[in-house]
Amino acid sequence: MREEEVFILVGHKIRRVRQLKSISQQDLAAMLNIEKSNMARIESGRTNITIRNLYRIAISLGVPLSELMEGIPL
Amino acid sequence: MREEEVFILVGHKIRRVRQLKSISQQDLAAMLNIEKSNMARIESGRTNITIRNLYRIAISLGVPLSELMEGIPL
DNA sequence: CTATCGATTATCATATATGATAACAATATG
DNA sequence: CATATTGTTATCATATATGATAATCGATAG
Repeated sequence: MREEEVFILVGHKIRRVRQLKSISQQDLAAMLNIEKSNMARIESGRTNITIRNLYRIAISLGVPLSELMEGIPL
Repeated sequence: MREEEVFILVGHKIRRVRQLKSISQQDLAAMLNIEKSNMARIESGRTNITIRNLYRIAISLGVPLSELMEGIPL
């Protein structure tokens, strides 16, 4: 699978978890102390996100980091 | 937990899996098409690694991406 | 001893992730 | 209608991850 697809899978996973918790992009961004535009960029898979931001997102969403990468084909 | 500790946990996890498969840092680096010095940097947790390189490493080690983040405290 | 192998560290240039701002669209709601 | 909410996209400056090279170290083999 192409690497860009991984970005998209992770971004969409973040979006699903966020929506499950009924949090808006803007609120999540505020928790992370980043701009909402950055959240849109991340969720749409247009960035090769770093572990630091993945970790912050996992913390804010209350899910383990590993959960955000589940279902990504080996 | 401090974010730098996450880098170290992930780096050490990569190292453990790599050693389990009896692959040298240099050989793994070669599979990833990166320099061995970069592998040392990653495994020692001195870099805020991106999902792209995490994915490449998971592929080369033959483990799911999520496995590389297992055991990281929420 | 020398040579080799695995790994570490420092350094540099370059690519790019990030933080930030602004403009915009779609939808709901007064 | 106006206005608020939610999300998207473009753009820019800055911080930093990466790719690369070289020097170094420890251990081990010859």
